Amino acid sequence: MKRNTWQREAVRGALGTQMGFVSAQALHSSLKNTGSQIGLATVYRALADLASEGEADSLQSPEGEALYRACSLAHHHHLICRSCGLTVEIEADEVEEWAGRTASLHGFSRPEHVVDIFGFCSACVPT
Amino acid sequence: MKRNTWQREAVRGALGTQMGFVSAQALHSSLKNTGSQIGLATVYRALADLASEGEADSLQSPEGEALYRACSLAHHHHLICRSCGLTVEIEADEVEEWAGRTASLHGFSRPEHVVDIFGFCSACVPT
DNA sequence: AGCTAATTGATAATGATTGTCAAAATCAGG
DNA sequence: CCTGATTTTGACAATCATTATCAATTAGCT
Repeated sequence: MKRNTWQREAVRGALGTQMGFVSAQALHSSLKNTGSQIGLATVYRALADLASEGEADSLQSPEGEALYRACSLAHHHHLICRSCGLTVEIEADEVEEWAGRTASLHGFSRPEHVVDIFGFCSACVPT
Repeated sequence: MKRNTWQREAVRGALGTQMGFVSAQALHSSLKNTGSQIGLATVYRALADLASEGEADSLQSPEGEALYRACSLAHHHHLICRSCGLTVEIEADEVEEWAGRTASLHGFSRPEHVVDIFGFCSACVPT
């Protein structure tokens, strides 16, 4: 049976306060800074749980770190600022449809797709 | 000045013989198995070079490993079999256009996107 | 051949993530 | 409110991919 612990709640809460994607390490530091004594391993476990329950999105940063973010439950994609991490959830029915069509065109079944756009948000446009 | 070494050629050659995406580690093992004495660090360096020159594609596996694959120079996306690794390069003008449109709609500039579809190819459909 | 800077490769270092396992905390029932 | 079975935690060790180090080698030029 799954139990409710303050640690799990703390992770869920901390994730909710983040603007964009955060690494497990960063979230752990953040929690420690606010006085929590939560352990690093616990943060990893809680994030993995949240992700598998659909309460969080996870993706790999270009550097290979796993990043997490609280999300709505529906399937969606992301528009992520490379500079400040600002994340916008986007719907992409057009792309969903295209992905399914393309997959079956090539004989692939059970398609899952990764569609994320990285760029610079209006506040972070580099010179 | 960039030099041509047999090591770099060996990596380029080995990448070309692979069906789908391979990790640097796997490619190194593969080279060792065929008698090459190339060093692991060199494989990493060669792959990073090939990727930055556009001769190879790189992506992160769900487990966080960096995977590489020889590719054509034009921008394109992938349809990847989760089971056997078979990879099909796909063009997606439709998606390119959508990505650009969506990015600017939200005030993002210099969009780059990650659009890969994972599924099971016709030979690997699970029960 | 000889020079010089780029490249190699063995190994150490790094850094994120996972495994371990005893101690602590949770939930259900009485 | 206790008790007990079971889950969860957390400090730390272990792992694994990747990167840095740096002396020795080598490519490419003259």
